[in-house]
Amino acid sequence: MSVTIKDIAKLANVSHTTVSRALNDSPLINQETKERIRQLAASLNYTPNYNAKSLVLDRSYNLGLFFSTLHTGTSAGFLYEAIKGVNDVIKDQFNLIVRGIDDYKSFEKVNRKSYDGILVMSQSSTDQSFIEYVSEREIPLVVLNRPIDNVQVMNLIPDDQSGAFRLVEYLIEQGHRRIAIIEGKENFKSTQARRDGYIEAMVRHQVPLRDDYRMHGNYDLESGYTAMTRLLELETRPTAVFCCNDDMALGAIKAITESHLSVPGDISVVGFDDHMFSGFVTPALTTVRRPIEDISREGALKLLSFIETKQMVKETIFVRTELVIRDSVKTITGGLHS
Amino acid sequence: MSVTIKDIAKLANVSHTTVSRALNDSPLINQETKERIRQLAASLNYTPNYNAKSLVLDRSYNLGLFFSTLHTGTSAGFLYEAIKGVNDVIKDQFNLIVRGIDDYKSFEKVNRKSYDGILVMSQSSTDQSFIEYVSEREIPLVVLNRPIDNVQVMNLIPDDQSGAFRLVEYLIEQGHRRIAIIEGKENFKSTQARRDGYIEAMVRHQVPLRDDYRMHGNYDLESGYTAMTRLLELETRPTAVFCCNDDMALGAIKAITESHLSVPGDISVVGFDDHMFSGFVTPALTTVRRPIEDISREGALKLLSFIETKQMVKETIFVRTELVIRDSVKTITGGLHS
DNA sequence: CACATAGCTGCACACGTTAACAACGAACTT
DNA sequence: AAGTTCGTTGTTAACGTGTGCAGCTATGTG
Repeated sequence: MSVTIKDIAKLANVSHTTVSRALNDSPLINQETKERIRQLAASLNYTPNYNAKSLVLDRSYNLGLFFSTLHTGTSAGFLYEAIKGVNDVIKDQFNLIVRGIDDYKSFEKVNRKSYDGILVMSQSSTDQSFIEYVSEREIPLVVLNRPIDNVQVMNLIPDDQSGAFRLVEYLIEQGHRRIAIIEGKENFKSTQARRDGYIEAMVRHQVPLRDDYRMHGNYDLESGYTAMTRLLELETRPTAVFCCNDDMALGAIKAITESHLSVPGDISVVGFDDHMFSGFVTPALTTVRRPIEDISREGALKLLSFIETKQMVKETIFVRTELVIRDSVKTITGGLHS
Repeated sequence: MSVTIKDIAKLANVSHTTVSRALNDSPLINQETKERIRQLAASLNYTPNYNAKSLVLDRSYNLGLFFSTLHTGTSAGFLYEAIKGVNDVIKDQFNLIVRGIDDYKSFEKVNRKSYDGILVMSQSSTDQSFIEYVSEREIPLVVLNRPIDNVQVMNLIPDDQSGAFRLVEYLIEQGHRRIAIIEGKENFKSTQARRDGYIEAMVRHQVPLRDDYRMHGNYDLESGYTAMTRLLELETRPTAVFCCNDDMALGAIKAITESHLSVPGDISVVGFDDHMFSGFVTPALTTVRRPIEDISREGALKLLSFIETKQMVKETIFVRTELVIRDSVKTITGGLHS
């Protein structure tokens, strides 16, 4: 069927061992025979059987990039940046296998022999068992985006809390004091970190927290819309709303403009994530950039070094988030406070 | 190191063949021994070595999903929908390897032994050589999104032209006659198909085509912005602009509002693709839904059937695009024409 | 001249799995 | 009782590649 090193060996009147060595540039082989065999291989369109290689070398050439889910809750931009970051780093040295953890009934296919290393882009605590599974089997592992408890891993996460803190502080600096929050999906760590940043900023600047200014969302566009609708029904409306991601911010803006109010004229809105489109909506959205692509790239580099050195470093690294100021926040003049 | 069927065989006092058969549910094996061996395997945390399986069974369990590039020109939504569509279909039966064709210096790693089948999400004619390469090696292949010449393949493509036709016809029905177009990246087939649909609609309805209403873009947000800026400088501005994708439509809207004009009050804008966010911008964007997820899902199903039946069907299937009417087009009353 | 050495090549086995074929006892047939 | 069949298990080779060890030849060394 397809041509093997044995076929080449016959034609070149050498043993298959010699062919194998020649193609792998072994110093044992004479330069001329090496060259001769290589040309023969090229002319026969030989490609090695990687399954056989994998079997004997105990390397799969596969890298896994696993998301908590690919069905819902993973935004397009998130997936895109993650894949891009990893893809940029691994060249054509590895195959990149992209799957959702929830696609697997059993993890049988996930093992040392099938993966040289694994990146988990963790979005939810539901994938804890997967992370433990991989960790137990001593597959080189890097967990991105979500802090992991209990199990020691290399952990790269965005500093959501300080990002949210800076964002809300910025609102306060612009004179806002009635600041509402629309939160993300409940069991996501990111939800908690962003809420904590919000609370931290409010407390630090002695701005009162109000229960009716705290809304639940689930990171979907629609949930931002409905939460905002409820906020608009309040007697004393907030002057600014911190939406825990940009998608919900868009939903909120939609709700506000449908009520014949304007952003930021009547109500200021800020988001989180800095989606690609966020600079191009009207008004351009003030938000926090979450460096998913950076995290993925760094994570991939770490993983490659684990694989190469056969040694795992296990630490938690926070990657700085960044305030992106655009046009969706109004500066309130004549405030009473400092 | 890791446990193999031979280890299990020793412990169970049978030959490794029996173990292999038991785990593969061969009818040759006695029910009781089968059960006994399975429990033993489970208790030892046995997972098969897929490299060895692949070698002897001549199946890799790998499916490839290749994009023209992952670096630029591929939108996040596009990547997302494509992966989602394929991922939904293949369950945990296969690994899904996602790469950009331009990531490879040589295609050595792409061969029959490493891939049971390949989906190419083709966005540019630059990947023609890749498609030919795969086709020559008789790897089960499905090409999505872009029509392929010269080489016979299974080809699933959105009917961009009829979508653009319907969209522009809709503009004309709303009373528009000064309709500009901002085109996509030049060597992309989609650019041509959408332009053809535009021209077809204009001609069919006897609306004059004007050279100064034809702008070049490259599918990026920025290019929509700059192209629109130029359109606004014209003496007789268009009343409607057909942007060849939603990203450019956003850029165009940005340019319009910055000139203190309104959409759709002063100028109507339509896009193409129906990105997830397009319904949530202000005004909500009238556009054409390109069923990338459907195409991917269908393509994956076709591919699986090729693999199963070991028989390739080669035909071109157009997948219907769909007009999505929202709020970015103004109805012009008192037009002179029918 | 015997012997060590360097440079190159081949033999034989290993990796973990599947499968064609043989083998064996029990039950059934004639 | 001998032959046949069935159900179950084992023997052995195969998939394509890499590698430890042995072997060969030519060259250099004492």
